Amino acid sequence: MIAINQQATESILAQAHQQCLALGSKLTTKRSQVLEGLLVAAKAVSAYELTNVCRDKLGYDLLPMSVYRILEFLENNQLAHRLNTSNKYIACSHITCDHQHQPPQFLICKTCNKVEEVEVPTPIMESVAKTTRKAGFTLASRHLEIECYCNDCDAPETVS
Amino acid sequence: MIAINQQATESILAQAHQQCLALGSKLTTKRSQVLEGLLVAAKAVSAYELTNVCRDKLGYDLLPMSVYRILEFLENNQLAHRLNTSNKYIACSHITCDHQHQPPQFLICKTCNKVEEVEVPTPIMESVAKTTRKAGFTLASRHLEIECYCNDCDAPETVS
DNA sequence: TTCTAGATGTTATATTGTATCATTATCGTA
DNA sequence: TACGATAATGATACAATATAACATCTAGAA
Repeated sequence: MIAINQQATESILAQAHQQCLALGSKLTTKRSQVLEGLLVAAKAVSAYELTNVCRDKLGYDLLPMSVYRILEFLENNQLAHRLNTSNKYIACSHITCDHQHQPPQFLICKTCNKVEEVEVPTPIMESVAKTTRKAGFTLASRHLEIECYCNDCDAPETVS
Repeated sequence: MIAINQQATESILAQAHQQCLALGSKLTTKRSQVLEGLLVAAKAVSAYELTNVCRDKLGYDLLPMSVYRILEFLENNQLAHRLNTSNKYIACSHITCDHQHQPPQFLICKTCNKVEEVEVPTPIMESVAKTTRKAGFTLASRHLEIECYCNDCDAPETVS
């Protein structure tokens, strides 16, 4: 989970600023605001939901079109992830780390959209990649999105 | 891949009819038409695309609203799958089988939407389920959706 | 036949995502 | 400082996707 207190947020934003510079890009005011919105939301949110979060909780006035563009920027700079499963976005939970990570496995609660970002064990990802190659495909991304129910939300019918 | 010749299609539709009866539901004319559309498409298609396929290739006149409803029905009766990653649908590739299958792993070409439905090895799914449980989540579904590029479509930048 | 539940038709609208062009800000260079 | 180029954002329109709500029809049970 992402820390949501003020101090932690500022620390993350500062780190994100550095990370952008290292990649030859800039974390502008608007971009920082969108990232802050993601951190405050602390769950997967759609671009439109994010404009609401930014307005209602932070007082930032952003247009959805800008939010889409900025989310794309954040994704390219490894500051946010787009969840294809739900067309929602989350802040990367590793902004303050500086080491390389295993491919992420996103556990997404279908009810409340809480997301946990855990690591996929290498042999598992290897196996998935192998199956993919054997079928004549090439992996387009190395992350897995898993639809779940979190402990706070009851599963309609337990699968696992 | 789904067989697309006329005879195979009719055989699948007949089997689907039986499968519905066994589940206490009915494969009505419209539902059969939508399933036929999925079989003819032979790739992942959106609900709106499917209305076009049904109209242009089969001469069936269906409204998007009906298609959505019928797709939901087909999914509940294990005749079709909804791919959350792309909000598209495909016919289940196992309609003519009568045995239990491993959880499916969908390999989805991001470019042409071709889908291959392969099986997830049990230990892999077990590992994913275990990681999920440890993080305090419960699996909502037992299938994996993997975004890929197929051999016919060039990968912009190879990942695997 | 009549009633009922399920299936489908119809319309309206909400939600999500992109395309396009105008405007503004930033920064190197003269 | 002024200028010009590039990046960033604003603003508008619209395309694509999805659902809500209510009307109508149809098959089968009573």
